[in-house]
Amino acid sequence: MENTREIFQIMTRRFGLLNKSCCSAGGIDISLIQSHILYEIDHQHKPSVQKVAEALDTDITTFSRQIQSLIKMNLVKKTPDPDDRRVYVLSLTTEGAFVAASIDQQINAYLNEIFSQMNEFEKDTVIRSIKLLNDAMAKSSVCCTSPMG
Amino acid sequence: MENTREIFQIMTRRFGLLNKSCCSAGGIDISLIQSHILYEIDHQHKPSVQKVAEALDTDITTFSRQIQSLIKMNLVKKTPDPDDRRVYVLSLTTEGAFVAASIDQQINAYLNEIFSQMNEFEKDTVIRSIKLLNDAMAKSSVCCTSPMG
DNA sequence: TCAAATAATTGCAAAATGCAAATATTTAAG
DNA sequence: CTTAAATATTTGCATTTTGCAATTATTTGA
Repeated sequence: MENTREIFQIMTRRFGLLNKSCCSAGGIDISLIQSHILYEIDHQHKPSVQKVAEALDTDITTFSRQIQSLIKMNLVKKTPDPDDRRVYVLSLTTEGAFVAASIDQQINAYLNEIFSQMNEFEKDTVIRSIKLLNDAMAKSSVCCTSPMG
Repeated sequence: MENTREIFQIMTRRFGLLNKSCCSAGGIDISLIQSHILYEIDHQHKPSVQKVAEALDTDITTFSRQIQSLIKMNLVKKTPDPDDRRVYVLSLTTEGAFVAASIDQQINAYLNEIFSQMNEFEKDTVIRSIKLLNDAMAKSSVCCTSPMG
């Protein structure tokens, strides 16, 4: 258990680099944070501004401005919620969905390349392990439980 | 393979949150980036300013200033390299080493809590899987190979 | 011996951050 | 009902962070 953190540190940093480098799609440059926002909007069901900000653990005022940029870039749409007019619902524009899909594709291509170095059994084991880990983290009381399914 | 990215995204974001929340030690508040810098200095052998900046994929000028803050906080020391006087070698002060160890401990405590939900076999499998993953990523040509062992 | 290369720092202007306050709307209590 | 408290989002503003271009100091190689 001594160097457990170390292997996690290496892993998460590599994925961080991956995300960092994977932020250009169709001539549009996207910051790392913007990429995360697009991903999150894409994966939540009609999320409010607050929901996405929480999921990404970002200050709501900062997030509000980040959304403004994405709207200016025509990647995100903000629609008033008819049930509660304080709330704005976020969604991707056609262009935003395209960019998100493109980034997704780039990252999956990288993951596929990584997994191509393993046999089927190893690959299954690794994927099952990560799911196990995610479940365990979701149950943990110490940290980081609240957002994300 | 469809949702492979998704499980990685969840995992890395959870660890990101963990790091974010684990950045206070002995009354000293540390930013996420500062925590990564301390970790990296601690794990490299007499690294130069440039080496650490590269490992963390940070712009060298930004990094130079981050080091300046850490020196002001008395967590990092900068020593001229006798072999090449353009170079400065970074190391942790006693206090910096203490802070780094404390953060390490907090993160390991969290990891232990997570693993306590698994049996020995699962735990071994998960750890072996992550090592496998790290090796595969290190070999990959697509992305993110250069820094880090 | 001197021009090119390298390591690190600084100037500066642009971008990101987050607290406090403002706005708009909803909820709940009397 | 009416109105005060609560909630969702946005803006004002001051601070911090960022990164390109230029600078300094040193080393390397022709």
